[in-house]
Amino acid sequence: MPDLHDQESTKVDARQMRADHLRGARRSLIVNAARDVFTKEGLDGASMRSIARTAGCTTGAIYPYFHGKEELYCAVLQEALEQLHINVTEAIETCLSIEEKAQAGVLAFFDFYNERPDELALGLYVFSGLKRVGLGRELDGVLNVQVSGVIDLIEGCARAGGRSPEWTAGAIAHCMGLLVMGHTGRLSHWDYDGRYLLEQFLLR
Amino acid sequence: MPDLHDQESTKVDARQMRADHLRGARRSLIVNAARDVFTKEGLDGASMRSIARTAGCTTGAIYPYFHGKEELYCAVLQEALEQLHINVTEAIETCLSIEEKAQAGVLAFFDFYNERPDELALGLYVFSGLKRVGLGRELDGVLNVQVSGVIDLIEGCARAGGRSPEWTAGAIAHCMGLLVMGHTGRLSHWDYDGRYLLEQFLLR
Amino acid sequence: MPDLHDQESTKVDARQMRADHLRGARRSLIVNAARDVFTKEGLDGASMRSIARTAGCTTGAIYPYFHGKEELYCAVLQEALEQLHINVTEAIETCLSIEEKAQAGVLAFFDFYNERPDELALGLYVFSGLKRVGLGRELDGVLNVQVSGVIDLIEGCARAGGRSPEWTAGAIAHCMGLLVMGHTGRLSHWDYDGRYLLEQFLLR
Amino acid sequence: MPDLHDQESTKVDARQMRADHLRGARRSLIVNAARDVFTKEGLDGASMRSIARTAGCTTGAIYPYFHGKEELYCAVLQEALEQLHINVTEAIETCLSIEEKAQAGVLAFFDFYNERPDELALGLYVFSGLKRVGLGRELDGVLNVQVSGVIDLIEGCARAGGRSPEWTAGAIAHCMGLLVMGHTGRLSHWDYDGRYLLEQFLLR
DNA sequence: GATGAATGAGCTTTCATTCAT
DNA sequence: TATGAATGAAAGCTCATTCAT
Repeated sequence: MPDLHDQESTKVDARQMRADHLRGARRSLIVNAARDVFTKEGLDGASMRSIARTAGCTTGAIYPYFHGKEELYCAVLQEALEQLHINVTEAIETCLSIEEKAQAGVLAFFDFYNERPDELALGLYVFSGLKRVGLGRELDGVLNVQVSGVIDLIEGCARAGGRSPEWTAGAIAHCMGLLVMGHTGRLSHWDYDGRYLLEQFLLR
Repeated sequence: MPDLHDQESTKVDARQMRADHLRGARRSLIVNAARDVFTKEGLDGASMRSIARTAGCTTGAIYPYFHGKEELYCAVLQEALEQLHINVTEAIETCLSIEEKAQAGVLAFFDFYNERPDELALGLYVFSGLKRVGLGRELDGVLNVQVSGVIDLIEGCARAGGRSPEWTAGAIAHCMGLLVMGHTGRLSHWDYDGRYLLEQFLLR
Repeated sequence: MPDLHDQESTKVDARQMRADHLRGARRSLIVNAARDVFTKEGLDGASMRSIARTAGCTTGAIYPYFHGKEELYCAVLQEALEQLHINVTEAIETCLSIEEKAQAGVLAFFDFYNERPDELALGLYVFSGLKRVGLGRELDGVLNVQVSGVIDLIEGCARAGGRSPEWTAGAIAHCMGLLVMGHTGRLSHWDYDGRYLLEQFLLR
Repeated sequence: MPDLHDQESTKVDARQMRADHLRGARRSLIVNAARDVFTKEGLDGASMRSIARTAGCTTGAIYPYFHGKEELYCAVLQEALEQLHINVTEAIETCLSIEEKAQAGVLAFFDFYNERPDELALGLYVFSGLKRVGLGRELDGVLNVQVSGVIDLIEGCARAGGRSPEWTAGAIAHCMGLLVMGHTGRLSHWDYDGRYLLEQFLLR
């Protein structure tokens, strides 16, 4: 039988939960708006104003959720990397042959960015321009851990499947190169698309 | 026997040549300064002011040579691509075995950017962010032609050496992927460096 | 014999007292935090956010106690002036010689601010910058009354001790001047400190 | 007989002079506007926008002349201190009696600020709030030198007139105290005005 | 009474570019 | 051509205050 205290704390918890949920929803709204603007305008091109406008709020309303533009950008990347992690994990788990798990992971990696060219561009800022932007060490570290996590996942499968570490490095590099070239139209001069070439490489 | 008219035109030509030379020198000064600033600060981070300061002139003095920041940026990239073209050509010509000319070209491509990590970053803006930057179609076209030129060079050798087009695509993609990963520290987790991995790939 | 009504009202009074006490405590907490922040950051430099953070509450929690930043600032000054009044009164009452009570009061005035350089700076905003701050006439009046109270106290002693009104004016001015100069390092060029100079002046 | 080179350099000099003059005039315009706004709104209250509006230009047009708000504020104070220096010097030179030169200087000091209550308020920011504002050490040093210059001037006369250093300290403190009290209405409770009280003090 | 997200205006400063000189 | 002041818009961010919860 619940006493007064329990009733009270239950009420508080419920209220807290609702508040947390609302906060999460608002946060999501902003992150989504930010992704749209960042992918359309780039990191420097995107302005807090336009992000706010897209999110349907004022600039000031962003700051309770993110301390600044950088952190917001970081959140966008993190979300994408989380999805990437999920996709790669799923692909690996779905693949029954231990020998082919690594390949499946690489293909999932490729598919993820191939289907989201904008996310690739977003990620390339990290790959090429981060230091210039001055993303603090802290945020940079967070992202690094996530990227490494995905790579480690694949490498683990490769090792289990009897592949050498350099195979993994080469496979991911190949994958990355095809993505970059595909994204920038350099592949259109040949007849085969990126995924076909990647499969050929992995069959080697 | 030179008549008066000829003498006159000779004098004019000489003056013109001197003027052209001066103009070229000034232009070069600005492009070099721009490269330094662009590589240090990134495309958006670089300001015309700082480029001018680095070049030892005032902001206004840049505009007679370049219509704006974009064109200046384009000139920097063009110069780099010209050098890349030269390096690849040299490597191909130096290589005596017809079968290995293509590989030599790819390695030269790799070496060029591996030794100039900043130029790679600069180029990646083109690869990933062009539209965002708002580089006009015209300037974009100019750069495309130059990039294609280098790729065609390698592909020609590959075909002559009995390689399939998809070999070329894969080789360049692999090269590009290794560069990107090397530049962003993703390769440091393995023991082998980018060039070694590329050589392994080409020996396949 | 207490009737029901009395019992009731007693209970209400007790509850009311407790509430009042709590309210006073909260208020004090905020004023103290405000003084710390105001003295450290200045009037404009201090933000309601940082005051709230220092007080251990949120911005909104300040407003039930103070209608705004100005009123909070005013409360800080008032508290300081109350302490000043107490110190001066004590000094006057402690001094046995009627002729020297005024001097004792002036010295207490000096000591108060000399030991609290930050409070002097705080007060100088009032002395010099009130209108700029936009402190309403009402708040300004409250502070004026308090400042005048202290001065009247001293002047009363001076008159009782046979001093002319202009003596009082001069003494307080001298005291004030020494404080300002001491606080801003102008006195450090001479060998004597502010208090010594004030004593010399009062011995005149 | 002037040769071509001389003619040329003369022309250049003339143009340069005109440009310098124009620059000085524009600068003056901005400083004057800044003084107006600073005295009316205070250091924090004044915005670059309002200063620019008062000066009849855009915000950006201020920055070629001053690197920021602080430097502009510093320029305003410097100008005032220069005028103060001139006034004090004149008063000292005009006074024929060596014994009374110091007093003349102090009176000139008083008159300067008594006639310009706003400049006093401006100066008091320096006296009380500078550190909070974060005026760099460099700018602070410049102002300090100028203030010290005026004080040294008076002290030199005092010594020449047989006054002790502590006399100078006391005189300036008295002067300062009367100014502050007069400016804030504390003197209006007595019948005598600040200058009269200062004269009384100096006759002592 | 307390919370903290939201507002909307405000801030200083920087920018690419233009143009009179 | 070169200068560098001027423009006008825009940037990221902070502010005191309000108000639904």
